Amino acid sequence: MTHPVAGGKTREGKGNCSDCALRQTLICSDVSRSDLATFHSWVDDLAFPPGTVLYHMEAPADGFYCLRSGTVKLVRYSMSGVARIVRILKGGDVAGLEAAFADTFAHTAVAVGEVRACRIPLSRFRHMMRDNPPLQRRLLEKSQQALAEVETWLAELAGGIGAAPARQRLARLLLSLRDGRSDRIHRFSIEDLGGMLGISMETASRILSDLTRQGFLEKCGSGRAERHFRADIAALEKIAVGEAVPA
Amino acid sequence: MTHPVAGGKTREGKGNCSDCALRQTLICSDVSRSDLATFHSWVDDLAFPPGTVLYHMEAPADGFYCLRSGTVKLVRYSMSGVARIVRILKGGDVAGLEAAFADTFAHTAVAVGEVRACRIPLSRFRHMMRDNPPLQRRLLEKSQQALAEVETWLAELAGGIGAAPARQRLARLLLSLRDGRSDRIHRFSIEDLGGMLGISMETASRILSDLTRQGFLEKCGSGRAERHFRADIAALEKIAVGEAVPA
DNA sequence: CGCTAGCTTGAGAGAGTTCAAGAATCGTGG
DNA sequence: CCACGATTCTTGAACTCTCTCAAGCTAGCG
Repeated sequence: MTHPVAGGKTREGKGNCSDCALRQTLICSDVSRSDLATFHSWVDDLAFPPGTVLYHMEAPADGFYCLRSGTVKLVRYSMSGVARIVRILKGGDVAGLEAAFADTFAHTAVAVGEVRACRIPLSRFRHMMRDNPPLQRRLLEKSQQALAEVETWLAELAGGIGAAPARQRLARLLLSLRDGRSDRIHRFSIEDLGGMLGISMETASRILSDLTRQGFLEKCGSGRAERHFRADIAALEKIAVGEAVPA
Repeated sequence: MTHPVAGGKTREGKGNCSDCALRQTLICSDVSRSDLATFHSWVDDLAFPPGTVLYHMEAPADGFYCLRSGTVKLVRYSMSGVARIVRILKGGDVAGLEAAFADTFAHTAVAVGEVRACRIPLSRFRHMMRDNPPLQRRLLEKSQQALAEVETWLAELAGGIGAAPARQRLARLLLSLRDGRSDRIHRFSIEDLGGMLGISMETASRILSDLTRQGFLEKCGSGRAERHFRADIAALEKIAVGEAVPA
């Protein structure tokens, strides 16, 4: 039975780790079956409606989150108050792991669509990690993966010299937001797209309209449900590397 | 006795881990004293002259490096061939750890000044890591630290909307390159400074000249030796947050 | 059916790029 | 020790991409 708790998030109850669809992927795959019983007794399974904040930057951190489903954006705010998105998390990713070493979060985590995540309290976690090498290895792997992502983000998506013009970078971003190998692309708000590339909402909108007019992109879905693009992948790939593409 | 080997790097001989000045800081601090004997038998202690490449992006990775002293820049080249610096490593940092999970390096590592580093072959390392939780924990910590650094880099130093104007960002960068709490700042080439901020060499130069003219910065040292700035930290700090500063 | 949040579009201004020389500086060899 | 060639850095001027500000527009939602 679902009931709402503070901040709009919803407690689904204690996690049922042994049934978790992500038991293979998620960090809990490194918890032995016998430990699992006690493990999930202190893991909260939470649901976050779109727009909810999982945690705030600078806030004292006493736990982190394993995403079961949905998408989360990690945001940093510049002194001028503009939001810059530094990373996108999907199911199977870990949010707020920095909590394990610093005592405050490095960014604000916001649910983009409906999100389900397990909250793992730090106190218990530290204890558990000490004598669980596979779990540590798994986390190191996740951390390295995140590192690789941000570096790519910085090198290929962020602006600056040598960086492609906005149109090219937007094409790259869209491709990286692609759903598997399909032609579906997760449709973020125009503002979020700007926040990821470091361009203004207006510029993002202009380019997007342009791409749509040329028939490379089609807006599908409406309301909160299933918003996405249907894209001409081949065309986007050409634009992404700077080739001129005929409509 | 030092003799040169391929690529200009120099083999100093097998590492003497028990004497290493960084035994407390570096990852080897998690190798037990008894293991140390066999450990350092397969660790190479290398010296790299300025400008040497430790490893290339995309190259097959079979080991990684622990920096003992000196500075290394991690570079990515955009399709247009422009170098973008994604991270700066100093003594105690680990370079190329991604090798442990991917089989190719994520960037090119270049020695900025004279660099000394221990090369740790992957095969041995994997074996060693398996049953050494403290070492894993240490590496996870390093990885998280690197992640935090890149994210800050992206949010505060990279260009784009909401980002500060180049002058402000350069001031921040210089402060982050400061040597401890002194007024000395490691002096990178004008091209490298551009590469870090994603601005052109010309823009970097203009701003730097300006800062020098205003007396906030003084170029010291010459040749390859000891190039550095002597800076008016207080002034730079004001510029970094966007305050107007009188000369 | 109207309201609000999100998106689109236009026009002008500015920060930073490019291209093109010129000035320093380095270290090398006579 | 000084002269020379090669980097590396500086400076100027024109140009361009993207930002800003300011309206309109659209579409979901109550």
